[in-house]
Amino acid sequence: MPELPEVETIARGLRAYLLNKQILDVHCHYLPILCQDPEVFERALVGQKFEEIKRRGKYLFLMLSNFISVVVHLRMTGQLRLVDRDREVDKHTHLEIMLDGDPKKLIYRDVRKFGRLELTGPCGYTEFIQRKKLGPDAMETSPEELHRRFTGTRRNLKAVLMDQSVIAGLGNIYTDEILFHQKLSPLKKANTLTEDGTYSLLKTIKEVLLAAILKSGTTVSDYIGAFGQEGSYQGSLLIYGQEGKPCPCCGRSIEKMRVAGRGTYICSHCQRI
DNA sequence: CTGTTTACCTGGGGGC
DNA sequence: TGCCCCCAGGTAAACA
Repeated sequence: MPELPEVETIARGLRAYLLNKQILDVHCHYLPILCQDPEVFERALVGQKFEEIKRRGKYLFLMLSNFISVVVHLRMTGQLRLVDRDREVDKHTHLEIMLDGDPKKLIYRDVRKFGRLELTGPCGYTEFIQRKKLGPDAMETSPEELHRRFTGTRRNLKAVLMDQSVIAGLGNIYTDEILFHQKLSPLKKANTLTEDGTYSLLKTIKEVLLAAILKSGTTVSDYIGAFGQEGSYQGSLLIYGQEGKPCPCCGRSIEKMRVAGRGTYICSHCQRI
């Protein structure tokens, strides 16, 4: 499940290889992943160069020399990879972008087919973010802004941290990890956090995400980076996926429950409300 | 506003 | 070996 650290790792990989390379051709094998008509998509890309690659939350923006951006969301199992140009692709590879005079091609692979690629017009970055109601990136959020958003809701911390319009980039895995690091219950109401508590929570959010970025993300099932490399933060997970194992803090058994519609791992002793 | 449910998909695991 | 059922979760939309 690509969350902020995994998307950031992919962005860095693509940036290192793709910038200033020109698109020769585009082949899409499964049309529903495209938000636009395939001919429109192809026409927008062919002949353009990759000028810049941005990330906000879990969205990637591949910005082209014609000012059009390809916005990619990997959802659950999406992968963006650079592979050898002549490599045969499998049945889960839905898009191939060939590069002019280059030994590699960019492919989009997605077992569950939930991911989407969408074009935005010139200056489309701001418009896209407003349209999706995407909140500030988790690594860029200020404590004042987060606290203001917390005070305006009656929802619990799990629901609020996973809400991309509040803070962009956290998914199920890192939300559980962050709440455990902070010894906060996922059921605690966000509006009961003090200013200091919010400050401390945001500090942990950034620390956990940065630590995961430095380990190239978390590979639990499908995630791999742009060059096919696995992440290694799964070795640092303290709570996610650890049902029945002893809490690293107090030794009591880690429980799994459902919060805000998601499988949620907690130590009910350390994370009391 | 808030919470719940469903849809979108496939592969993997449990039960038998 | 195989079949059925359920589960995993990011987002959007429908609904109570």
